[in-house]
Parts: sequence; structure tokens; C-alpha cells
Amino acid sequence: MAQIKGIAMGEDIDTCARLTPADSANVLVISFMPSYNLIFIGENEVLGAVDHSSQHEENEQRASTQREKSLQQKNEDENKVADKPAWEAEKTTEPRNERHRNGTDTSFSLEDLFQLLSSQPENPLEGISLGDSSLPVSINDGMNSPTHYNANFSQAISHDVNLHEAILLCPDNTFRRDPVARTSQPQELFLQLNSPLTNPEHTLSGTNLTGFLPFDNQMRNLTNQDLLHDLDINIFDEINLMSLATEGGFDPMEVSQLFEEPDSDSGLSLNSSHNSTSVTKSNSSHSVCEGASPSSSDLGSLSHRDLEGAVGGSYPDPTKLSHMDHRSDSHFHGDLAFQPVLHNHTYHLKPSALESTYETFSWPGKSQKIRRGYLNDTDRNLSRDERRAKALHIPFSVDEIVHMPVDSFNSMLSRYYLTDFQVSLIRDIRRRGKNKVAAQNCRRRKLDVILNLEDDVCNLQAKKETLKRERSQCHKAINIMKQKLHDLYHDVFSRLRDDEGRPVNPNQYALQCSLDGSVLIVPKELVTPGQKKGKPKRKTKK
DNA sequence: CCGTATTGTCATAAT
DNA sequence: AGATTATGACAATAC
Repeated sequence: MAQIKGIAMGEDIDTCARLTPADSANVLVISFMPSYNLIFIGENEVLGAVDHSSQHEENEQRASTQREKSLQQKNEDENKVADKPAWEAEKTTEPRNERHRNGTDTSFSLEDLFQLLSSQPENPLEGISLGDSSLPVSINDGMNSPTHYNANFSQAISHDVNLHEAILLCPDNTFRRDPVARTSQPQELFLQLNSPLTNPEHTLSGTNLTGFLPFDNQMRNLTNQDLLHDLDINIFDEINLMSLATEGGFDPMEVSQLFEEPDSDSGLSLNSSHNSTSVTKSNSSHSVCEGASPSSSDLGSLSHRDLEGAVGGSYPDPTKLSHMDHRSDSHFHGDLAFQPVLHNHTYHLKPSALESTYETFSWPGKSQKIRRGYLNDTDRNLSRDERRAKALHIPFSVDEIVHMPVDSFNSMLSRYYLTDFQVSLIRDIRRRGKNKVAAQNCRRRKLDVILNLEDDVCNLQAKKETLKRERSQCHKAINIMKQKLHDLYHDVFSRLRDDEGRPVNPNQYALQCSLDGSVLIVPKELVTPGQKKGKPKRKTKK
């Protein structure tokens, strides 16, 4: 009986060896290289390698053809709904299994594995033949709790296993780490639903698990795979690498360096996986390094929560089916009417905590600019909310969510079955979107106010200059008048004579006009403000 | 590397 | 009362 304690993945032998826990006696190490796959088993010892360079080309060619088909089909589907708003458009009818299968960029055959193992002189799986219908394999999670499964390898080896499934088949993955959580919250398990290992009765098949699953599991499986398909492959890979890192005692940085571009801003899995200990705006005093090494429970539980929300969002609550749009009804009705899916949609996190689950995981030493490089070309141009909405399969565009009239918005929320998580995200998106617009308006207004004030300042300064010029002109006019008055005064005095015929000194006398129009010559010392007009001493002669 | 501008977001008050 | 808008403050990012 083989003791497979874990699966390590890397780009080459060295990487795999580094990923392999030193205390694992038997570690199945699978390398997904573009040109060939390396498989070795033992105590960090390379027992063999399979060169898939030729087969890989075939696989690539086949996958490429399938991708083209899939792309063509997808384009056709998109064209069909292109004219409709997202909340009215039909959901894609593309078979999810098919989509899933098309994503097999890194595939290998279990048959190769067993051929390889069988060729080893000290075959760790000695006694196991390809024809064994039921292979008892003890799969250890690398820690303390071995779990025994009976896997039907005769079926399994007849199919290629893609990367996702290969990871799913490993019990040592991020989403299934906590056996307690596994039993206490089965509805929140995400990837587990894909894995036949969770149910010993299920056979191991890499291609069409749904055929073996009970109905509700099949439905979940479809959605899970659908989700998986749309999640960035980097997210997926990173989650598992981080899982390996945290559980295998590796340095997360080392693991992250293996995958040069982790999508830390994807808004779903990765973010949620880490930010319980490293949240951008967290009040927590955890250091960045602590954030880089989240506990496995956090890693798993948050992933469950996020992903469960996403899964749940694809299914209508039977109690709400009557409120749903008939188009969405057509998508769900027949199936779920018979088999209600019992999801637990209770969320214990506050909105802020939920929000934090999308937050960016802080990769030490990696700037946002670099981290954005981890997004694919499509996602790189998306805003954070758009990526979040995409990750949670929100059936509306961010633009629609934000700009939809409130009535349409509320009716939309009631018509579609959405999980609390999705509703929370949608409301957050709407709030943020509106606030973003409000902030832009606010800033524009503030700029307008500033510009208007600057204009006012300019206008007032111009007016001030004008007034200063007017004042200057008035002063000039006054001075001219004064001068004229002064000249007239002296002209008058030069012609005045007293009773004795002597000229009147203008320094000693002043002219004073009386009310009747006569002009008097008054000594200055007698001229007081009150007397100037009252008591003329002498009338001048005209 | 530092300073500044831009932008998104949150909290809170106002509407 | 709840939704929306306005705005100050802060952080991330670009330049």
C-alpha cells in the first residue's frame, strides 16, 4: 500500500524538491512543465520522469482546438446577449463541464504515473496494477490525520487529469484543510464537492465527475467548476501553493516566487484567503510578514466563505423562485424544483469584514504595479469592483449596478436570487460607484468654486484698480478746483480796498458769503465756523 | 527619493 | 427611515 503524503507541484525538480516537506517519507511530486511532466515519488528522490514533450504537443493541439471551439461558442453566446443589459441577458448555456474540460492546459495521464511506478525496481505502489478496480490508497494530508480512500483507478487512469482536478484530488488543498470545518459546514465546502475523495463511494474520474455524483452534488459541481473556470488560474495556483507553503512549513515568499505573478487583487479567493490576518486597513497589529503567512484555518475558512457565496449565487432559493425573472427561471426551475439545494447563506461577518475579504493581500516587497501583472489581459483592465463582481458571478455590470434607478435596482435584487454575500457586494459596488461619482462631482465643484473665487479675485482686483484710478482722477479734479478757488480768492482780494483805500491783506481777512448773496470781508480771527455766515462785519462792494 | 496631483474609498453629515 | 448626496480625510498610485 502506498503512502502518498502529499502532492507537490513545481516547474522543475528543484522546485518540487523545495516544496516537498522534508519529513514526508513518500511525496508524490508532479511537475507541470510546458514541455514535459516529471513525476517522482519517494523521499525527495527522483524515481523517474515522463517526457510528455510529444504528448504535450498533442494535448496542446487538442486543447487549442477545443479552446478555439470554446471561444467561438462563447463569442456566439456573447453576441446573443450583447444587446441586453446584464440583468436581463440570458445566462450562458455553454455546458460547464465542457468549459471546464477545455481549460486543460497542463494535463497528464494517471496511466503514465502508474506505468512509471510499475517500472520502478522498488515500486512504492507495488502490487497495484492498472487493472485494479479498487485501489486502497492511504492519502495523508502531510500532518497527522491520514484519510483512507478507495479510489477506482481503473476508471481514473483512462482519463487525463487537468491541473484543477489534480489539485482537487489532493486532500491537501487549501479548501479542505480543517476536518472539523469539513464536517460542521459541509455546505460551505467548495472544491471538496468536486473531489470524489470526499466520498469513498465516488469513483475517481478526471473528466466527468458529474456523472457519478448525486443530483444536488452534480449541480454544485457544475457551478464549482464554472467558478473555477472563471477564476484566474493564477489565483487557483497561488492558493494551492500558499496552502503548500503554510502547511508544509515553507516560506510563502519562496512559494510566491515560484509563481511570479500571484493575483493578489483578484478580489476573491486570494484576497479572502489572506486578509484575515493582513488587511490593508485592518486595525490589527499584525505585521506584513504575519499577513504573508496566514493560518491554514483562516486560509481555508475564508475561502470557503467567499466561494460558498459565489456558489450560492448561482442558485435560486426555492422560496424566491416565484419572484424571479422567467429567464432565470428557465435556467433553474426544472432542476431545483425537485431537489432544493440547502445552502447556508448565513454570514457572520459584518459588512466591513466582508469587505475586507476582498482586500488586497499584501505581498511583502511587491508593489501593486507588479502585482497587477498577475492579472490576465482581460482582468487587468477591470476595476477592483468589476473583478469582484466577475469573481462572484454577479450577473450585472458594475456600470449597471451603479447607474440603475433605485426602483430597478431594488426590483432586480428581489427578482434574482442572490446570496447575502452577493447582495452585500452589489450594494457596496453601488455605494462605492455612486460615491465615486459624488467624489468626482465634489472635486469638480470644489475646483469650480476655487476657479470662481480666483475669477472673483481677479474681478475685484480689476475693480479696485478702476476705483483707484477714479479716485486719482477725483483728487486731480479737486486739486484743480482748489487751485482755481485759491486763484480766484487772491484775485478778489487783490481788488479789494479797505475804507482808507489800502489793499486788504488776505491773511488777515476772509471772504464770507451771506444768504442774500452779498459777500462780506471778515477778519479771520472773528470767523468761526458758526459765525462765518452769521455776523458779517463788512459788506464788500461789487 | 521627495513633493505633488489624482483617484478611490470611507465615515459622517446633510439633503 | 432609508437612500442619496456632499465633503473632509486618508491611502495608494502616478508623475
